[in-house]
Amino acid sequence: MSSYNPKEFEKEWQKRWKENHAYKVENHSTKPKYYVLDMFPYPSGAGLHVGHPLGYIASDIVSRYKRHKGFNVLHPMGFDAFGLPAEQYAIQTGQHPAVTTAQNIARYKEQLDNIGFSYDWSREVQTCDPEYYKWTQWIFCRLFESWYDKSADRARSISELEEIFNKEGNATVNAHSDETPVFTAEEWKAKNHEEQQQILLNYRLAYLADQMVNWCPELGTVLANEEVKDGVSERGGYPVFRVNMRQWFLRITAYAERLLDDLDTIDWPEPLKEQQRNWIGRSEGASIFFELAPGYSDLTPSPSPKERGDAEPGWKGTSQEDWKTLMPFARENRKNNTEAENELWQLLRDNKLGQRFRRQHAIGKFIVDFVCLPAKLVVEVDGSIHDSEENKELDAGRTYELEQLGFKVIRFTNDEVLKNPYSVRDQIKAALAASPLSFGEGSGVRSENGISAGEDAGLPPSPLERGRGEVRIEVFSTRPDTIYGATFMVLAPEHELVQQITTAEQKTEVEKYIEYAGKRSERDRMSEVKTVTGCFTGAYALNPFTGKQIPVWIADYVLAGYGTGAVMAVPGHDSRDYAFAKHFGLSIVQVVTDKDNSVSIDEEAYEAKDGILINSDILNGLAVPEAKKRIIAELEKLGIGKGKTNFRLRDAGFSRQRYWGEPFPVVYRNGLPYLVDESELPVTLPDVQSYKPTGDGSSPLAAIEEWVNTPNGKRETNTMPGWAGSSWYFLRYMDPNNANEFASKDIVDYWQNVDLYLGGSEHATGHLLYVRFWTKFLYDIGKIPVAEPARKLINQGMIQGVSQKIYRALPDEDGKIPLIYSIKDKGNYTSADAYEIFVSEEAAKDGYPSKLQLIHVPIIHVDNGVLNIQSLIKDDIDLISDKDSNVFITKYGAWYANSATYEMTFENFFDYSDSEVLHKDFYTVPEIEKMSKSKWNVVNPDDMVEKYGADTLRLYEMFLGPLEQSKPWNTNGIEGVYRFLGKLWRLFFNDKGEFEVSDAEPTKEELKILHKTIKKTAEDIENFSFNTTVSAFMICVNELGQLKCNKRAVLEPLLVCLSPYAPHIAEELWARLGHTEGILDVQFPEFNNQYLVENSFSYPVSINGKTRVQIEFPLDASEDSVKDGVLANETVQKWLEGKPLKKFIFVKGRIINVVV
RNA sequence: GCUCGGGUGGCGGAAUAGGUAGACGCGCAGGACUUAAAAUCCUGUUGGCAGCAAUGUCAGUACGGGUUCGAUUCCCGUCCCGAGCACCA
Repeated sequence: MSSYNPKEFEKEWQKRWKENHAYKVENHSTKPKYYVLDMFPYPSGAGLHVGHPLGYIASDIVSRYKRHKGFNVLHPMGFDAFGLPAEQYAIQTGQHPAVTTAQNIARYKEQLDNIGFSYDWSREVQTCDPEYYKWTQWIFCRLFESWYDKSADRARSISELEEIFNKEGNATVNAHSDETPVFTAEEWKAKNHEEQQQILLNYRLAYLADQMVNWCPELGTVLANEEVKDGVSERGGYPVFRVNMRQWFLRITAYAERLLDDLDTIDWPEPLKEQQRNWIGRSEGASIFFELAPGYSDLTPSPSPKERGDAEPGWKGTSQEDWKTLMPFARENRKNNTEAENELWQLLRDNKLGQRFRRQHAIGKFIVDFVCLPAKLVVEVDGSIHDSEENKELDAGRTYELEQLGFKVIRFTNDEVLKNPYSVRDQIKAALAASPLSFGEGSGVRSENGISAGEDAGLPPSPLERGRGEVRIEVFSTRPDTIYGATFMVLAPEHELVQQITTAEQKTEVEKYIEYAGKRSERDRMSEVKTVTGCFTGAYALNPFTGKQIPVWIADYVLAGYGTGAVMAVPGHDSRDYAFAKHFGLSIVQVVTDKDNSVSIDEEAYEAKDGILINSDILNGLAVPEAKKRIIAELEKLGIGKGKTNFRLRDAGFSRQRYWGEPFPVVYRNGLPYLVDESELPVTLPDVQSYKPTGDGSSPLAAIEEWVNTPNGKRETNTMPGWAGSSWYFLRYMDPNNANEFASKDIVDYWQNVDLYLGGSEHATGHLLYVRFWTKFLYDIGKIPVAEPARKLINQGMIQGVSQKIYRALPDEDGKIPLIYSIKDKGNYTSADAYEIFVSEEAAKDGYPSKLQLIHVPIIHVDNGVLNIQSLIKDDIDLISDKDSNVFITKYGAWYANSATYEMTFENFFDYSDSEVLHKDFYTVPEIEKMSKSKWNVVNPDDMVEKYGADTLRLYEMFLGPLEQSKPWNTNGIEGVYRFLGKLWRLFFNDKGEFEVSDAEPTKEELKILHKTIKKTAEDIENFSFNTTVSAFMICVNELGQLKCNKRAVLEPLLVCLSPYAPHIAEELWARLGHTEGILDVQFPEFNNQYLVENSFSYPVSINGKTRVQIEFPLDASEDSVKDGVLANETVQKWLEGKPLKKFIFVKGRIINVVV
């Protein structure tokens, strides 16, 4: 009983803490509050590994310390429980994600409790709990019912916006919104309900839009930008395509400025802030319009849609690739027809008009509502959504492109169809009759009267038919001051004007380039080589300031997605433009120089932003910042541009075509979204037969008709993304069981926000941006008192695992794996059935004659050149059925018999003369990387607790190094920490092994040791320097051990200092000292400096900067007396060697330096 | 390419308003206790040179310069490692 054995008491204390609700936190207290939060984990099937607790231990130490310091500490834990892995697992096994998630959570909690954390589990939240996501949905509703008033710089309610519309229209509204045509109050009132709703959607902070999104067919869902890396999904590495989809978006861009500015108010790591700044990507400059030069009138329309070269013109123009992309949406559309579409279909189907119609059919790049292919007639039925100017223009473009494919297009509105279906049918009939029928399909019926439906449809003119002088190219530039040096323009290949402005001569080349650029981007990402490419369109624009015609080019260094997708190229002062101009021989004009006018742009562009303008007429002599202001004023005066701030940040896609997420509290009527009544919250997830993504872009929920169809409309069948629930969870912890509000006002007012937030830096541009966004929104609508979620944030480093990789040879088409070298000569060992080959990294580089796959393997043991297969092969790797076989390794291969009876030894196959090639490094590739089950490098904290106890694990993880630093896990030092706890334990026991503590007065020396430790502990915790505190404890215990100090007056305060780090042993010894109350709430010992004060100091004396001797002087000794003492010293005399004293440096309490 | 971190013994890492470099731990070596082992305790451990030894002495915080009585710490340049961003106009 006398030796330290954590197993004897750790579990017992954990049980008692639980039974006594030792960690229960009250919402009302006279104590000051302190909120310590860990980023809650996603409960994966693999369980916790030793990396997870690193941050949790640190936050637990702070929590316990603050509690000792008299704070009311909120330290909760919960689970981010919605997400893809559980759903993927459900797809594979058919198990409900809720079931597996609950299992995983139970396992996590068990593991966490093993380590003795001070969480108040009564406040646990799980994002997948309906009682939780009710409020996630509720916040979504608030976003839907809000708009952003730029003038007030905050979110306001939609009802206030409606009031403004009713009073004065939208002209005076300065909102962060989609482009909306101006209307007066009268015009607003004249609009019907649906039209009004459609317009309001342009303003809402949660809105629907068709946008290009990252569609991942394998995962069956849309992914956020940050979930896509290098064109494949971050999770799983599946290919991702850019497709157009109708999605929910959150208008985070409205908050871009505040998200950026408020970074200065919070104590977060600088690199993380930098990442957010980068992601938000604010740049100031100007938007400028360039007119096309009149001289380009020789152009002829180049009407062909961008087919990427793989489609024939004509109606067959839907390429296979386009069709593959479009088909799922077409199918989906067929299921989700509007009422009007259904109505009309009944009149058209089954050859009712004498011709076969198809619905939701792909033509070119479009899915049209109805088409009669033989008659080449397209019929479109549009909701009121098509009434906006923007959509009219889109529709016009669509009509135009369809016409280029040889189709006639007629359009009807929903209303027309619903009110006068037969009139609509007759018009279609007439159009059919007017169409020259293609051969083949249908009966060839032709009608008597030949009205041209195309003309009748009253289409707006195609962009080409408008006056050419109207064509203007808008650019964004951060250097408008250099406009006099703009000698050409460059558009992105995808720019909408490219087709329109390209001249006949350049048409072929431009199309070739567009095709090339489309293919290039993929390849370009792979290779880092940057080549200059581009193509002249034949068109010229006018530089509004020099009046010169400047050529318009297209090039893929201009991105379609940023700014306007077009730039004014200033080769003299932008390196990319410079390279482009040099490559294509375009003119380069210098317009900025430095103070001495010594800048040459013969070799490279001059990009400095502190120069002086030259060759720039009105700007000459101005410094760059002044020139910017001047030119912007000029642009605004001329009405061809204005100052503008651009952000890189995009609105956040908020729809996922998935099952395991929060359902939207939304139903659709007539294609318009409406919130469900608040009393219906939460909208719970129904059970489904299959969790498989449908593959056509809709979630598994869409299949459950009884859920989808409600008396009030059809439910939204997408679910919210994983980050929805985590964007506000820190608030729910404050008041987790509130059934009436997400959290009550007075409780939120008490806890405010998080004082210390701990988590990984990988969430910099995801969770941490979204949670700031939602916090600001909730602040705007008056629900919470602060606009930032966390005052201080610390990124704990990752604890990495050491994994080993090996190259595995894959069989060829004939099932053979080539063996080479001497093995080959031994004969028939090439069958993939019999052997599996692993080759070295070296062999892989040498060009091993087979496809190779890099796989992770568990740590491999090699004994006498024979590999132990048991360590190599585990069920999950599925390499071999018999685990007792041996594997053999050579420079070029490792192999083993697939049969238990077939015994092979190294000698059988390999000539020993070559055996020096056998070396571990030849076949394994050790690498330090993230711990993960699939990499076989996971260390389970339970094993550590089992062997050494929770306190040792806690101390050791802290002792590894600075919290923020990433480091590989190794258990080399853990014994030392365990030994330290043993030494501490022994301080309380006498030689006979009996508990014995003395009540004697401590000596001055003992008190000094104690107070040194108290000071260090308190300072280090405040600085989050946990590793050095552990050293301090060790020093303290070593010193007390030397003195054989077992005095209560020293040991009691020491236990309190140690208790945040090692709560179990502290609590156990505290109890043995006779305390009936636990140690948790004991006041942290006061540091008293008087015990540290010395009256003399042993000065290091250096001669010419090198320390030579130590001499003790009283601290209050005068410099002169010290000087005399030093110079009289023997050693000093020796070094002086009689040389004259040049200088005498005396720093009190620090150092003495003698210069000769 | 740009931005931000960081290079200290065999290893993890201490120490920077400029002031004894290598705390603490691991590992290693030697010793004590023991019939033995475990456990525990003690001693040494940056490198070179000299010495039986105590010790002395020189070098030393990636590299090259600078400021200073004094630089791991501040400044300039170079190299390397890590993270983030990456045609953002």
